[in-house]
Amino acid sequence: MKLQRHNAIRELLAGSRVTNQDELRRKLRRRGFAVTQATLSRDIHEMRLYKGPGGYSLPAANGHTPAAGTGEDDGPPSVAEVMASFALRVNRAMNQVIVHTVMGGAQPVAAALDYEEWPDVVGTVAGDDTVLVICRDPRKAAEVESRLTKILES
Amino acid sequence: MKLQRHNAIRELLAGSRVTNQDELRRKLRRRGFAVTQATLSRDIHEMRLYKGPGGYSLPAANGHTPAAGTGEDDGPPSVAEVMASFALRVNRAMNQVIVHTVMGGAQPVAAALDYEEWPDVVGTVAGDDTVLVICRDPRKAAEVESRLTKILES
DNA sequence: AATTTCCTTGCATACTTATTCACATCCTGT
DNA sequence: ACAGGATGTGAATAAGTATGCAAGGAAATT
Repeated sequence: MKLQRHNAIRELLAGSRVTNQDELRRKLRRRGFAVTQATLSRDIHEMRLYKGPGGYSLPAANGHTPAAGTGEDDGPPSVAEVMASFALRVNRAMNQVIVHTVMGGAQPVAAALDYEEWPDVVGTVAGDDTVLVICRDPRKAAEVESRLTKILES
Repeated sequence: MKLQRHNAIRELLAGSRVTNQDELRRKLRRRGFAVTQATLSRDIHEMRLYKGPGGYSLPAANGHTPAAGTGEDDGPPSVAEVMASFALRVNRAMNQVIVHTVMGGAQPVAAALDYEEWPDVVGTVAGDDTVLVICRDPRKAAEVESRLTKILES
């Protein structure tokens, strides 16, 4: 339940302004997540969100990438890292997997996918906030989808 | 006096970690600025600082997005509006719908489609003059195509 | 099955930050 | 010099956030 809630929070923050935890609580309740402020405080901490003049924001929206904050700097960022920073949602249609990200997050995610050269992935196309991942066939796409989803929810 | 204090705060934040306003108060006092927490709260607001997992940080240091923070306008334009302005042609292939637009028109069209969250649309990717709309399956794509075509021809 | 262990959560409350109010200071035009 | 109006500040306090603790539940172990 917690993981879905975290994703719901990411989507909410990407789409609307959230000034405080009680407002977040009310918005989540409308989406079916009924939790208390205490839980949200812990969620926010775990998700490493930032709070600024415009309310809460995702770590990536500030350039406050977890990597930048925590030292390690060699080699390009892994798919897992960029997904954690930018990805909001993963969907699939036929042999394609669609990754929605925060604004500007699509390029880094696609770059990481390209770099890792997953065997089932034929290619990627990135816009501003959407990555299109072309897979060999629907079956492979399903695998890629579940792998990405797992990363997103970890 | 306030201005020097603001600069001192900036320097402090650039050089060390500050996790709360009372810590900031003590560090400033060592530099000769004796003020209360209330004043620092106001300073932080005026300077539009962010607070995150690592304490306070400067807005400049992180490429903070002005779009997200500022300005409420009256909602994004509808698909119908942007289609009327930019779209030239609508085609379909398998589960994908391709919208050709005038140069530079793809982004706005994709943004509007994303915003309206059509249920059959899994995602969109926009280049300069082409929007690729990924649908759940060929049937849904046909529906989306006809809907877009209808808009285009109205 | 029973027990243990680990995780998640709500409640109550401690801690941190924002705001209200009152007052002092410094302009500015009379 | 004085009245009126900004602006900056501290003290008190309201508003918002984090956390210790215990309860409940799921999964693993005995």
